[in-house]
Amino acid sequence: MNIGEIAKRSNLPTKTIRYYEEISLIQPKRDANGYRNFEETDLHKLVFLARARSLGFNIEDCRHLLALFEDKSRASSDVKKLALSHLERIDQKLAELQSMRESLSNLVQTCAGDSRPDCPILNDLAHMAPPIVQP
Amino acid sequence: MNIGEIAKRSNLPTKTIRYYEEISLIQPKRDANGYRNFEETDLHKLVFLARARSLGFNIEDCRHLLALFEDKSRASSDVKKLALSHLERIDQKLAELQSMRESLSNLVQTCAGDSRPDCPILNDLAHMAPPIVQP
DNA sequence: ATTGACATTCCAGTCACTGGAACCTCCATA
DNA sequence: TATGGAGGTTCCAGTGACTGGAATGTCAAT
Repeated sequence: MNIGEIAKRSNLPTKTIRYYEEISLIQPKRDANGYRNFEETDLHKLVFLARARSLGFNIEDCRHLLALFEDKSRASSDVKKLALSHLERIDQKLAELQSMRESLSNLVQTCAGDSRPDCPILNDLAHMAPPIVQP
Repeated sequence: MNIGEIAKRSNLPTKTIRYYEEISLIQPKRDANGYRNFEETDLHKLVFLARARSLGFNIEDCRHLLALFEDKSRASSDVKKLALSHLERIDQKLAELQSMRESLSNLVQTCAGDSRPDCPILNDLAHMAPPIVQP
């Protein structure tokens, strides 16, 4: 299977697939003409990667998850550990975004939004930021 | 005021302050020895920038907000418009993260997390991702 | 033989910094 | 006066995860 076809089937851009090869997430075979020749297992890996990325796992986590995926004698606790620590990161990011949202939404509500120059949003920005949620 | 002092007072790293000069967010004067010499207005701008960045505005938004901040005859509606469109982006990002969180949290709950290899997390990852929330 | 769709590589750019190297300047102390 | 250390300067490279584009090669059909 050429890169165009696996791109369609995995729903990933060809650029991304080449990039994943470059960083050794996949190792597709090559034909005599230099074209990549993907097998079903490559498709499985790409689908796996696409899904893991869509859940916000970073590339190194994906590499780790892929290794566990391939290791048929893994312990499910290793997978769960990774997922839990990622869940924690998501929760932190959520808290951070929610706090941003609240501040900004308060500001927006107090701003008249008319042709006059007085603006509580600008007034707020002109003052020191409160200590931020740990990123 | 040298860069070290304004860094302390604005709570921004010197590296960031130099970067902000490089991209023309600020234009500090220079002493004869080449050292940057910051004035109070520079401090105001940096505090403004730090706060805007902490609310998640990107640099171009910050540049725009700073221009409105400086323009004493601005209309507050212009500021509000920017803030609202940023609020929308935050809400989108929040929705995306929340949907990630939910999927992942469901998966984590179904995984035994013991020494056996069976793992619903890996099983899920091995299948096509559902259509993602518009980023 | 030519066209067009596909494939290849390599280089540069994204965003908002951050780290490091090599060097300069100021001030206080021995 | 020499020296040391804490500041300052510039410039270059790296981050993450791609993405765009140029120049070139290959394949199948007309």
